[in-house]
Amino acid sequence: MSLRLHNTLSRRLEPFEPLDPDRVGVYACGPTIYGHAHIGNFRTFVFYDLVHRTLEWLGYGVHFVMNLTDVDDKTIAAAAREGLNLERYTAPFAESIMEEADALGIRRFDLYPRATAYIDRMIELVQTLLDRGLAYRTDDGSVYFDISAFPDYGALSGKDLEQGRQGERVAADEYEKDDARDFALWKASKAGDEDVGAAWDAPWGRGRPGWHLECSAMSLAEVGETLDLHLGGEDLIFPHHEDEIAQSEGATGRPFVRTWLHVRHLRVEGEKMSKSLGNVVTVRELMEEGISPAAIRHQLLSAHYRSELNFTREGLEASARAITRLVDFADRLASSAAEGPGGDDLREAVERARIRFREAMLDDLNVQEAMASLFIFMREANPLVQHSGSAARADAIAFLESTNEVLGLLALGRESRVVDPELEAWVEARVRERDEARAARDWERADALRDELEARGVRLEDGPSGTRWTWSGAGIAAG
RNA sequence: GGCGCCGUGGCCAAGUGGUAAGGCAGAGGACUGCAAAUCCUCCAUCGUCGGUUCGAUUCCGACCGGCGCCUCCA
Repeated sequence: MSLRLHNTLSRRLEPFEPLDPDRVGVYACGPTIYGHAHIGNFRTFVFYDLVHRTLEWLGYGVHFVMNLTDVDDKTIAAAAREGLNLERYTAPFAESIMEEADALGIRRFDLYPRATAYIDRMIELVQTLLDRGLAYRTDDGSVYFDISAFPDYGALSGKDLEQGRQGERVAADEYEKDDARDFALWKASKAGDEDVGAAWDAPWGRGRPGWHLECSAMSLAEVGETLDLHLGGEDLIFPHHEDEIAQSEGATGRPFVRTWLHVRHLRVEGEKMSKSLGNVVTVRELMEEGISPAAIRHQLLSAHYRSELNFTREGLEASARAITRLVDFADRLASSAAEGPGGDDLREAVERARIRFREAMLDDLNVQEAMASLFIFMREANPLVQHSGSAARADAIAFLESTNEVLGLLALGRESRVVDPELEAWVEARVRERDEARAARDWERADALRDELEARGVRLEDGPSGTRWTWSGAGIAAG
């Protein structure tokens, strides 16, 4: 069984067959770095991460590129407002996004090209399109793509060309586009552009690239003429990706993308997230509140990527507890020293879970089903841990680590538990004190110590081999 | 108006033409000095109304409700 993915272009599940399994070319539309990324952006990035991890987990060699858009209307306007040039204005946001991505366990991609570093390639691309008669210049020095010269336009989004046709050529107005749907490849310089350093010389005049052009140029330069996968948020299907197809295929004459994957937007507490509703949530804020990155990641993975996801506080708590259970289980496996005869049962449970987990991931990245297999496994395995041998437990641990390669939740959950050594030493001392009290059957003293520890967020477990302690998973805080 | 998506237990969320995974929460029980953790049991007939079918939550239709895109929002 091989990986099947839902291709936006065909609107169906297709077997994934990369051109070169040793170098799967992936291009993901990254953020425009004009402000702090919000939780919706990160749903998308976590999805990119999931694709990246899954491909590698399946043994493919992957070349994964995510761009950063640093020149467009929004970055220019914001930079102008701050009186900074583009570079100075955007750099901190790129940094902050990378920090948050790291915190959420998003593994680094191979390359993060910025649009402004590819202006030459963009100019070449525009020239090619002009030479091929697919684009035209206007008197102000702008260049537009001529939709009427690209018959396939609309295939990705399912738009009916004629339906949306909004205006015939207005011959009298030479500054206007020929057709309302033609889009800018190159925008002639305006005064504000120059101020922030967003203007470059081109054969047809000084200006700056159109937004859609950036992705075509960067993917062409860094991945190739034909991408195995192109990823993005659902809002980009039209017109952004439609325009990318037109430009790229117009210029190269080759298929641009084999498989398109689009992530659905999320909602916050049941509502669309928007500035006007004032419900824009950023990862930075959540983390400042002490919410564990593992819980955030878990929630961002809690719905299939093609379904709407409702991001809620209540959901974060549920996620935090689920993570606690996972990490506890892994701890228990690792710390057990039992050498019982129950290893075969554990091995069988591992095998069932492995198969189910893999099948789920192969089925269009069905993370929910995959996680279900993981939790079913934990339920089956928990009673077996104390009756198994170390070899069987090692097998179980290997399975958990393998799921972590894909989901990234176990490692992140463990990270959330790291605390400062001093506090840890204090806890250890209290636990020992309590053990002594318990040995002396001084329950009052033991319970008082437990209460004190619990107040600090420490959870105790008295087991046959002594007392384990962990940071409480009751709250959503990292501890 | 055009194109498209969704409506599954208290919350979140998979899934299937033959009476519905998983997480969180809840109830009862086992274990425990008491707890915690863990395990066991219980808790839904899948928006409404029709149709197809031996049988539909799953296919078709209508309706109700929610949502997305239609030029730059992941």
